[in-house]
Amino acid sequence: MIKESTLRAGDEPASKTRIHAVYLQLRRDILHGKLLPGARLPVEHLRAEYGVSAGTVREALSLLVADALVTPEGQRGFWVAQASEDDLIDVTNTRMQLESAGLRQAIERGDDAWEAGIVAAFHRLSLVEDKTGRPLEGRLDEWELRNQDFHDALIAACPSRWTKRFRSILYHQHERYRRISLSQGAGDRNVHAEHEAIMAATLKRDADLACRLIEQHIAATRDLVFRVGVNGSADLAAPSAGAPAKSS
Amino acid sequence: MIKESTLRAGDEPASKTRIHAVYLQLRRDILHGKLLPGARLPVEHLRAEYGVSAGTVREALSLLVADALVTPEGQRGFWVAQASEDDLIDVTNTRMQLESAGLRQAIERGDDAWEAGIVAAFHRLSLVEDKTGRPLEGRLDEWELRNQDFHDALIAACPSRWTKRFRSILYHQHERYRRISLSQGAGDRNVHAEHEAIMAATLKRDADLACRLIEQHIAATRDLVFRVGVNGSADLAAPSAGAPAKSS
DNA sequence: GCCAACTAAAATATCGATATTTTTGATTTT
DNA sequence: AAAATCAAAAATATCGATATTTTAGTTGGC
Repeated sequence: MIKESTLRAGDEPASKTRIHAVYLQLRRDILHGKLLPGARLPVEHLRAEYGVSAGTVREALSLLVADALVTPEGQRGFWVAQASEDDLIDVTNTRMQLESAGLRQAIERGDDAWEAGIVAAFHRLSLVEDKTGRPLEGRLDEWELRNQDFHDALIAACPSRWTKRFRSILYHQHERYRRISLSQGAGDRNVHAEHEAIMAATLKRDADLACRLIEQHIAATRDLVFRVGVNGSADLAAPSAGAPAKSS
Repeated sequence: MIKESTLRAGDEPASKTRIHAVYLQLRRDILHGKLLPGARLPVEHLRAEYGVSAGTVREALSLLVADALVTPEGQRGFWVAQASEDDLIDVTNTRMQLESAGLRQAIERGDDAWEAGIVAAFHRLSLVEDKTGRPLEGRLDEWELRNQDFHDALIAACPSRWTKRFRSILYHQHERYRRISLSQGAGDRNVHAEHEAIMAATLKRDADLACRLIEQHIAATRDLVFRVGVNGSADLAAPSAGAPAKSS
């Protein structure tokens, strides 16, 4: 339910329009796994739940197509984008490539303010995690936001808006899988140390090392998800509900 | 004006829905430069022009956001995405990276059918261009479609859907710039020979050479656009019409 | 001349009704 | 038992009216 106050909550207006508010809410619900991969998104139900008209829901869903979080099909409606082991491999490999490219470009061009941004983001992240980088109890959402801030800060000095755009899409795709691994334990992995090593290499302007470390960091998440999801990809998706084929 | 027959024209239904038909029409108009970069897209005018309701137009525009061809702004409407020299550089560099990655993966995995697809696409393309690769008179649109088929065929065997998705977005972004260079002459460039060399290296499974050639091919288009657009980027965009800042 | 305030016109965003399509379940045919 | 057909229910897509916001132009004060 989108309350009127939601539109004006916080330090700044959350959304100028109801469409944008519904978009943000749906986006959050998908990224957090409340709406499972492959799940149908019945406009009629969402209309009732959010208290807006069908057209408003449709438009919000259409905007989520750009984030690759929703797939539309004419006359049949909308679905949460699918997730699968194959997709995780692809997301991982492609993200490794783009993060790496972005980080390399940032290292070439970054100035002191950029470095300060990284240090600050790392510090904020450290405050909501234990020494191994596990999110503190009840602060997973906060950790996720600060994790994103940290990764955004690493490539903030990259001049390529396209690289950053695609990378961001994949970062969030990865988030859908990452939450599975975080909620089930990170094994013996020390995410905090990984972040710190990436930061150190970056500040030292060692592009090759930094890129190798970020790639390993990303690959490790994939490996962890595979380990906890090894029972099969049933854990990754909603029971099939007339789900369309994967979009091209 | 979307005619009823448009929805059922050709060998297959063009669109199941009016939204999709408007989406395709708008997409074509933007890619062809009929709707200039930075131009406002007034819903009220488009509604009248296409003979559909405002909500239908809005939804079609929202779907174009995914293609990075339209930028929305709450309460202010929609705009054709901006174009600029900086953007062309970014599109080019990022596309070079993704095409190259896609081609390399395709070369690793492609089978005989993939090779046949490339040869066939090259052949079809050759039939609508002169010996230097200039489109034949009055067949620019056809050439563009077959050019796309050729480039799609090159990476058809790439397993990474994400690479192909992002690459496709950039291919079309590049198209907006490419039409400028084609309509103003390709100088002494031999696009046909470039395609042929790329194909030869690809069929020979020489990934390093093929990737270097495709990157040069893409860079050459950028250089050409710069040459013909050297009067400044006024040629690239509509007069500013309350255009929003470039989207992040 | 510049800026703030105000108003009317223009445009955007949203609604709920309804036309259209798909899905579901029952029945009939093979 | 499986496949085809049909009708009703459910859902999607679209419309046009209207509430809301922005834009453009005018006026007045400094």
